[in-house]
Amino acid sequence: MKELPKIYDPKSVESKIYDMWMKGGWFHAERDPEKTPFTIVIPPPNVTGQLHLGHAFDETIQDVLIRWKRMSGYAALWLPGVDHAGIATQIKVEEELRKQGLTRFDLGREKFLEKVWDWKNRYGNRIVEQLKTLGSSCDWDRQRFTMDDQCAKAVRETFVSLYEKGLIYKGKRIINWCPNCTTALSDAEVEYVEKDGNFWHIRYPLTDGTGYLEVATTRPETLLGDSAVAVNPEDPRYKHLIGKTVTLPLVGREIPIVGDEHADMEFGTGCVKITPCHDPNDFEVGLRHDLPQYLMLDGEGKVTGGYKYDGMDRYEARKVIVKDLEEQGYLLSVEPIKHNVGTCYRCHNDVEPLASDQWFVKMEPLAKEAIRVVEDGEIQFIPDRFSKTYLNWMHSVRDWCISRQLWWGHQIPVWYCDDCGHMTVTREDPCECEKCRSKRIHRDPDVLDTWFSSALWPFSTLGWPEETEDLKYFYPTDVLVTGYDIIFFWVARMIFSGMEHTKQVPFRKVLIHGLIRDPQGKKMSKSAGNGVDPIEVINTYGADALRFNIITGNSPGNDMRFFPERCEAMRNFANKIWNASRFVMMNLTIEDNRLPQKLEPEDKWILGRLNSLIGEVTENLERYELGVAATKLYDFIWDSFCDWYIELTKARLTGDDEEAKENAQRVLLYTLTRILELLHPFMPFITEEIWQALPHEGEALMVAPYPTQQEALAFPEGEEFGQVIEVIKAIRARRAEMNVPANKRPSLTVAAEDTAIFQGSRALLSRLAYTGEITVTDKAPADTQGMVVIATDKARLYMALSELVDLDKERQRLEKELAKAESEKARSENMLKNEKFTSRAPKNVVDAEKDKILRMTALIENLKHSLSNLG
RNA sequence: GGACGGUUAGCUCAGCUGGUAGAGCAUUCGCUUGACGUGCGAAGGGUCAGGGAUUCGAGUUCCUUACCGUCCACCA
Repeated sequence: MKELPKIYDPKSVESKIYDMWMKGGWFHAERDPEKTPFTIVIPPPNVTGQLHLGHAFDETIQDVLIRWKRMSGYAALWLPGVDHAGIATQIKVEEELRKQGLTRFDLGREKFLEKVWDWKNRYGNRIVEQLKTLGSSCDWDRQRFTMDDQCAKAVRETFVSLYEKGLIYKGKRIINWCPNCTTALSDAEVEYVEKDGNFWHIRYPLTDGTGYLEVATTRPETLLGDSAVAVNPEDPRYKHLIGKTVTLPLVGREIPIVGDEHADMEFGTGCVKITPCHDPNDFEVGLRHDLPQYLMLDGEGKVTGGYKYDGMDRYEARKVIVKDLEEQGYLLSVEPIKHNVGTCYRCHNDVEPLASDQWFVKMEPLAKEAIRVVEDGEIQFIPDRFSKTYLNWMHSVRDWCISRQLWWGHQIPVWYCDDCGHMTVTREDPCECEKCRSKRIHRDPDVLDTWFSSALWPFSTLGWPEETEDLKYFYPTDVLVTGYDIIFFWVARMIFSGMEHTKQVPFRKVLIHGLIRDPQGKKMSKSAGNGVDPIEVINTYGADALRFNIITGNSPGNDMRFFPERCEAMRNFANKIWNASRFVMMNLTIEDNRLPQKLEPEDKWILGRLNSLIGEVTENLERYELGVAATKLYDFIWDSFCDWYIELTKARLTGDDEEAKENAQRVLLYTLTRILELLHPFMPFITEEIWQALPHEGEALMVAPYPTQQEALAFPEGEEFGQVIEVIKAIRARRAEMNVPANKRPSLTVAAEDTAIFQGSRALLSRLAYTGEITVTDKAPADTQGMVVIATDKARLYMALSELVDLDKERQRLEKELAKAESEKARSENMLKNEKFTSRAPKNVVDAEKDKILRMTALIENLKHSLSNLG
């Protein structure tokens, strides 16, 4: 057996192991009619992106599930890919260009797109390589990109068929416009931020000179686009003015006073300026009263429309207009307020609501089915509370604005006829207008929202719209794993798209996790500079440590703070496993992995516990309680296996009895191997590395079978050995308290009712409790003068340590213990006296209390005996 | 305004279907115990935010209050 280093070095292992897995081809999922498929599609990270801890969280969960299912005999497919990320990517490339003093318009669409593809080819693989460092067992042969031909085909099919069904339409609506990204956004892409602002009260004079209306607004510059002032038709202050007109300050336009419910009598002055082109409510008011629309901002947020303010930036225009209003006596007052301002989720600039011609998906009919499948439980959110989040959103969803004024993305497949104006929408690129046959047609320049293609991801990646073998076998997928922050963006849209296009749910479960935050609980972001690079963490502590840190210590759906120090604890855990394995290997002379015929009590103890562990871990995994499963493994490995079992085998391993030696090796090897298998989904690298070095069957741990419970290895009697452990702990505690050095080995008498287990474990007791000669008896020794007496509930222990006993201290301690035992006994007795308890509580609970009384009674007797012994 | 989450040991967090609270880190004491000091042994530390209800029994279920946080809607 080769000599292993004392300290586990993840760096020298991880890439080597990953290469081995790749060469083995085990990431690839074959369609196998003998197996049950288990499919996860990755939430595709942005091509331009770099791995951050959020990805690490998401990928680790998926990898644990997929590795566990793969080992459990499923045809487990984890389908990877990346997203073209329209705005994000285009912005990056434009930034590059800007450094050369160029804009995308200088290059033109075609040249610009070439540049973006170059960019994609250059950086697109970075994130994929980073995923590999985490250990992700994706089927790289099936890797996809949201802009590849197959996805493009799916997008095209989707658009055309929705259009044909009347579920996609073009219309002039108020949309959210980002003047910085110069594109329309969907409602979901707007983030509302509370900001300080002002409420400017402005005088709008009645045209007939009989007075004025006081209008309050947070956005005075938009008065350029006003086409009315609304008052509530019930408002006694103003209703007589309805039908009259006011003269718009600074502009001089004569605009009507209209009566509309939208004006709230309680709010502000009760008079609302109506700017149909720049406010969604005003837009509706405008339609109801047939008001003209005055667009006063262009795509870059500059004033337009033939005013003296034309060309000014919106913020500058606000300042100048306020100043002008004040100078001309129109400004009545300024009231500071806090209000919510919509910002772009990509660039965080203020979003401008404006009326614009855009493409929309009609949501109502699609939402219906999407609501049903979640309400009926065909799709289940885990934790369940997120289904409420989803349903609330879906119930009130508005039409989805899908056109973007960008170049990078799926171009909208609509051709306009220059002659008759007809729109041709087809699956193949047309060369003429389908209505008038004119060749003079041009394509819509806009592209689709990135999420339009992401929405198809679970099936477009498997070949849809083609009825491919993969689609038939692997679809619907099983679990979708993602953060709660993209339920609306992505999960919701995949659900209605899946239902509409494949008539099936795209996935059966949605496993939602929280966000990873910095140690202060703040969101990690590039701009705040508080991001932690997972690659650095992996370099420092190893991928397994990072994975284990992320999986444990947080409950499903909750955010978690990331402390690098916690990785240190997990790195130590990896090291612990490493050294435990090193110990097993050092002592190994056998070459097969079979249990021995003869099992000692401690063997049954560890094997029985292992067997329960297998059951518990599997159950936790089935319930997606990955953190609980991981914690149980941690405890078993460190505590039961390393701190106890390994120590318990040392006597046999170093002894002369060859058979005992071999038996110990066998149980050690068996248990270690099962541990590695159980732990592999969580810590794939170190477990594989060790497994390869141990006697094994099969090529790799990652494709070895996951352990299952074995009736024959349950060993309920193994728990008896727990008594011995209790005794060792009690002796150690006493020794530590009395500062007995380890080389002091007093003789020990164990008095217990059941002597067999202690009789058989004398060598172990002596070794682990550092005692000398041991006597086991069923009654107290005759002469106990000057002995330290220790009581457990199953045994009384007498140690010859008289010279170390401080009688007073010892009496105090015993009295304290006695008082505690008596109060516990009393408590149990009271419970049992309660007739309601005995009649209503389950039998095992009642029995436990009865048993406790017996134990406490024995303990009390033991303690009293000890006290009297002190004299 | 609506919904949701959190409030448990000094810190960060677990605690599944109700049966007298756990981990990691930190702290204290001891240890060259032939796998591991990235370690071993021992110890201290919590009226599980407050109040009420259900129950034989509540950190765990229900109601309520407070504080922190998140999302959605509205805010002319």
